[in-house]
Amino acid sequence: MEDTAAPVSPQEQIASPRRAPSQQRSRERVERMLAAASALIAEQGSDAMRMGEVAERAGVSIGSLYQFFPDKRAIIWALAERYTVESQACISAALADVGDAEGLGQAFSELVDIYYRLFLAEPVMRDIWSGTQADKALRQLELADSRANAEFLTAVLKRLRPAADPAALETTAFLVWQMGEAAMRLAISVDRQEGDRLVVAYKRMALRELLAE
Amino acid sequence: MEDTAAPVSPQEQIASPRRAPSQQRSRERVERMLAAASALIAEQGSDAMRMGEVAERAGVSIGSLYQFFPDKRAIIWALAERYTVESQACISAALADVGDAEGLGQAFSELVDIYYRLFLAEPVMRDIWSGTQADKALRQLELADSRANAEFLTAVLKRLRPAADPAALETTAFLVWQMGEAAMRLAISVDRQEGDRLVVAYKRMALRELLAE
DNA sequence: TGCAAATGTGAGGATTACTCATATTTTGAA
DNA sequence: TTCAAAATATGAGTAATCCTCACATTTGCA
Repeated sequence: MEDTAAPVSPQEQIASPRRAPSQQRSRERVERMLAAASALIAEQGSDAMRMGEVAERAGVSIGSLYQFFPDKRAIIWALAERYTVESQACISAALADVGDAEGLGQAFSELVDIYYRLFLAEPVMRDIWSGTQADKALRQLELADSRANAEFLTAVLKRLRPAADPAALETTAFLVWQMGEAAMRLAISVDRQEGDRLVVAYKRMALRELLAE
Repeated sequence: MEDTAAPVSPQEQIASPRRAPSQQRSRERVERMLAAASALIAEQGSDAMRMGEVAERAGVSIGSLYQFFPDKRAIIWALAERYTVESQACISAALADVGDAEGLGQAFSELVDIYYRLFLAEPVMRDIWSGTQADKALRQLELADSRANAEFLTAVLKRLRPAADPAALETTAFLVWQMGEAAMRLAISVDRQEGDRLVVAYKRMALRELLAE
């Protein structure tokens, strides 16, 4: 109940809190832990990632690992958060100055491409992303995140279709956004050629809905 | 390598095979195991389901459990398969004699409603369904299943739009189907009111895409 | 009837996330 | 500088849980 100065990290929402690193030394060690976890997830997936292995590869003891991460999920979430923060900025920028339907089509299409490429290129992001579906706590956090992203889309829609019911636009934006995340997950779990086709099909479907009246 | 007469069950695809029950006695015991697992999943979710608890509740030893199920996932999958088989028949029937656009709209809408109600009512199905996203083997099996279901939709589309590129119709049907599954998962993880709105929005989006051209 | 196949059992092996008592290092105020 | 308190580091040990396996019992059938 007594947050000193540490930012409210999602870690606290998932499990019992841990001390945030305040010294230079420990900050560097935490970085090494995250790097080790990232490498292991890329190699074998987060399920196969062992806490002992993370500690060993980071050159720290298992106890140190648990000093900063309350549990295994917290490490995974910390990695996920980095992508999330980065993405959010990207999304906000892409949709900020959309002025008309054509502009939305352009911006949306580019955004989807960026996401798709990111998923294809980043095994860690892929792994974490599909994992969020199973873990209830992570799922809730991901939902909240998705809502935040969808709001950028809602803002655009409200600008383009001022006469429409705002609540309906919110629902549409949220659904389209979630369908996009699902489409990405789908696209990367089939072969590349089919994945590409599915992404194109999703774009068409989403834009039809977004620009409809 | 020597399949005697047992049907190729998905169990075999997930882990090392186990003997299929051939005597009346063991078939009844397997039923009890599945019933116990189902009840436990409904109560606490499949993650919290303990193999020892399943055995105890079914009134069998832990060894007997593993005699018929190679691992924990196999039990969950066996339960999932029952829903799957049931669903497939339902889908096939609903879409079999769709003759025109209006008929598709009607049938599709009803199908979505049925699924939605099923998800809302069946905690076991819900739990398993969201779990399939994380487990790679289950995910692949679920994808195959989804493809099979999407084929019913493809067949309808080919009938309604004979001039369209068949490959494109297949992609569309598969995407729309997968989006439907994602929409269901989404709808049941938010409050009921928003879930209802999302399902309605999904129907609109899907039908717009299915009937477009 | 008797034997092979099917089925049943549960103590124990193996793995792994996580704890905690204790040791070491850093910080900052006197 | 000094030194006590806070922060950090350690890793053997705990607890939970999946699953195996050697052996016992039951069933089907020639």
